[in-house]
Amino acid sequence: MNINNEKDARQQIIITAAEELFAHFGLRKTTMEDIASKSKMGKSTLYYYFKSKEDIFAEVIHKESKILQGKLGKNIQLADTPQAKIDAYVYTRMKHLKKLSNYYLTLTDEYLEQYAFVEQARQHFLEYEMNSLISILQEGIEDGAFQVADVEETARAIAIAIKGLEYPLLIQKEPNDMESTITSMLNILFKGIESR
Amino acid sequence: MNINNEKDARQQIIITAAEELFAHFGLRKTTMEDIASKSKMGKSTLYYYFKSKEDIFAEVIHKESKILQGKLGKNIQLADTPQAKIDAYVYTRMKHLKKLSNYYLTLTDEYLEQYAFVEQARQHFLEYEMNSLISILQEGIEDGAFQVADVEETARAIAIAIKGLEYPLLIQKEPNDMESTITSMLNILFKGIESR
DNA sequence: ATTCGACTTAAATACGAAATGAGTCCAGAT
DNA sequence: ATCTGGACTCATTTCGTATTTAAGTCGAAT
Repeated sequence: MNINNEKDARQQIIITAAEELFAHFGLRKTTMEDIASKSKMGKSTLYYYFKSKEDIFAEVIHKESKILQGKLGKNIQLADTPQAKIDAYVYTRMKHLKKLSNYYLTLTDEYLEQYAFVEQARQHFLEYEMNSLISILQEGIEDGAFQVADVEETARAIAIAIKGLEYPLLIQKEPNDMESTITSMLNILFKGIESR
Repeated sequence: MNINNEKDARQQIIITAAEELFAHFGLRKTTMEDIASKSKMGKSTLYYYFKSKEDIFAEVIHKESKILQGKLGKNIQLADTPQAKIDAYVYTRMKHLKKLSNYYLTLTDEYLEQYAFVEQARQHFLEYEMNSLISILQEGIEDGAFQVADVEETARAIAIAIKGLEYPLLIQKEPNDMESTITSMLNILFKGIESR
């Protein structure tokens, strides 16, 4: 395991170097040479640890994604009611999004990179999101806190609304407050707008 | 007025020709020559009626936008409860969207055209959307049908959720049903997910 | 007032030459 | 055997320049 740790450590050095470079200069403008010199290795050494540049990029995305999922999981756990869990989920996601968007949301700096693995990462995250929401909803239903006709469709509806929140975050230059809009959306989600 | 009608008619011919060409080939691949020959006029004649190619494009977008607004207005009027009006609004918008997106939603065929007037048209439509939603909400509140803390924020929340619905419509190739997701979202909007 | 052919000019395209950078190979170090 | 990196290949990108295209103007004709 010692040898393997050593290998892992070197991989991490590479990924960390790549991460910073990608964040600064984007995928295209970052060369393997750059990553190598920042990692203090020869370029070919990178190819001992990773198959390709895309492979490194994929790892960076994967790592970022896991970090967000970690944060989300943690904050969901800390919240004690199903409502608070949803609040936590949405707020955590929104706060982290700007950073994550640097990597796998097409529109920010490198536009429309149609990499298959970016699409795949997005898909994976969507699955994670759906599962998280479904869990929370189900817990809420068992609690008696929520009343939902179709859990899956409801989760999808929430996911889509969150997606709508992403949009202004990505195109707007000034980071609009959003705060009150999110509050408003969550309020609708829980209470609806019909009189009762 | 006769003269003016004649002028309007010729403008309409040009706009219609341009519309079809833009829809087929996009803004960049459509030349003024193309528009002229489709309109059976000389190219310079176009400049008698319009200031520039962008100007024609702006008119096309404007016209499309007005058509959608007309449809929306009509269908809102036909619906008799506030709930039905919101239903009508959302469904009408979604049905029409694919077509409209050809013109002013960046992602479809000509990517990321950062034309100022496209952004402006979007902004105008958003204003229209907000006003429509605010009206419906206000009517619903007066009716006693709706109970809403902040009308404006609520309208914005709904607009954002609708924006989220657009996303899969634009990137997904197969026109997913969406039907049940929309139903689900509207259900949440009205009833919320909390037990009552 | 309206139309169009002829023209100008800026931008897009085409293309070959030069440079860059992803990925390979192999010899040598640990 | 596990690693490392210098030297290489070759596909892609960049660059400089010649050529074409197409937006927009002008002035004469109707």
